[in-house]
Amino acid sequence: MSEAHTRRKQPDVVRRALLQEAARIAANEGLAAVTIDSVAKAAGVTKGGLFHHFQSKQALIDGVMAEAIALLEEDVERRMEGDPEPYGRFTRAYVDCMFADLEREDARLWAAICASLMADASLRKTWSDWFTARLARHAETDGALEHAIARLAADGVWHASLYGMEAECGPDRNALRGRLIEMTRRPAMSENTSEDR
Amino acid sequence: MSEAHTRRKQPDVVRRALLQEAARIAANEGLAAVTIDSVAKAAGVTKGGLFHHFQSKQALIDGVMAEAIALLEEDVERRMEGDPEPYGRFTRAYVDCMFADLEREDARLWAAICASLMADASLRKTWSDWFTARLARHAETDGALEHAIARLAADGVWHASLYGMEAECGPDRNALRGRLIEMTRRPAMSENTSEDR
DNA sequence: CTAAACATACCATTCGTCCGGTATCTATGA
DNA sequence: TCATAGATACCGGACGAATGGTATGTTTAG
Repeated sequence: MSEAHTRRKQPDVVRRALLQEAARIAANEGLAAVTIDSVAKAAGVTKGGLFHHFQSKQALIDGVMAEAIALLEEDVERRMEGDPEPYGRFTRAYVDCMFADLEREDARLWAAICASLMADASLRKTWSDWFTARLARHAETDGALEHAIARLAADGVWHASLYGMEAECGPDRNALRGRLIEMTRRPAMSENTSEDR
Repeated sequence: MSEAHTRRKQPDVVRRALLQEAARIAANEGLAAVTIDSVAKAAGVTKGGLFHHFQSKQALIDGVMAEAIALLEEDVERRMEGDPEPYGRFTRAYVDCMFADLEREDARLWAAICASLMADASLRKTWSDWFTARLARHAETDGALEHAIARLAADGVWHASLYGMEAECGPDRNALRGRLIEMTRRPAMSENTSEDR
């Protein structure tokens, strides 16, 4: 198996392939199937090649995590820019991202991240730190109880789809999404927080 | 280490200890730390003792899963019996269970379940089947969109606490819980829920 | 005594990591 | 322009530690 040895060298391509394959394997075959060998083979290199790009397996996992967070950050940022209403802007962007992931292919990536989060305590802190910082930054516009509920429900939808439980999302997912977005808007009149439509 | 060897034999006690320690280790040190040796040692027996009670590691995990589902089932059932209002009864019981788990010690058990769910596809189906059946049974009383949101948000809270993100639950968890329970009640007037099936 | 409830020793496999070696790329200088 | 020297990219096997599982011995309960 000396194909990759004699071919044109493409370090960044290989590196991306390693991250991608690690995520794909974790999502499809479980976290236990993510081994140095399997990831390297899937990416078309050998163990030595993998260890050239990542010092250890943990560094590889961290890399997957970092890439996933960067993608989410970018996605949230883009959606927030296109939203003229400041109130609940972050929550709307977050909810949209969660629902968008469900249909996107890179949901696989986040499934892998989630599995890793469960297994590794250090990764939990990385994620927790990112989210807490984000939340603190938008505390003034997204600090209402309805915002928390909308975000949490979006998390719930996303987790449910991870477990393969589409039914939990209720009869109509689009209606659910619309309802959550609606919850992020400022109450129309009076301080009555109970909803009406 | 021949403590368990010379002590009075208590098979059911040992069996329960094995399940409990497996769950505790998964929750505290990650799923990867759940090994035959570590679980057996934590339970005060050796591998031979463990394999006497469980044919394989998978059987042990399945046992943890079965016990957890049985406990949840019982908990939900008890809460539903004490609820006079049929509308949204299941959702209220479910939400209460999720929040109760956070303060309870056996939340550890469910953290382990969740980690296993991520890693094992066959366990995902077990859980999905249970929940889908439950949901179908109470479709008439708990089929509204608000019910789905309340359940999903409760799931989100629970997952967030798993990740060590208490902040995501908003400023006041009790207020959040009260708000979700409130969502399960029938709307005060104009029964237009825009949703029925 | 018999079977259940454990302990102990052992095996085959797998995994993460390391490392010497080889091939390719790139900068440099004449 | 072209040789060359270092740096980078990658190969492929060795090795120890750990793991799931087995086979067998030993103690306890009824």
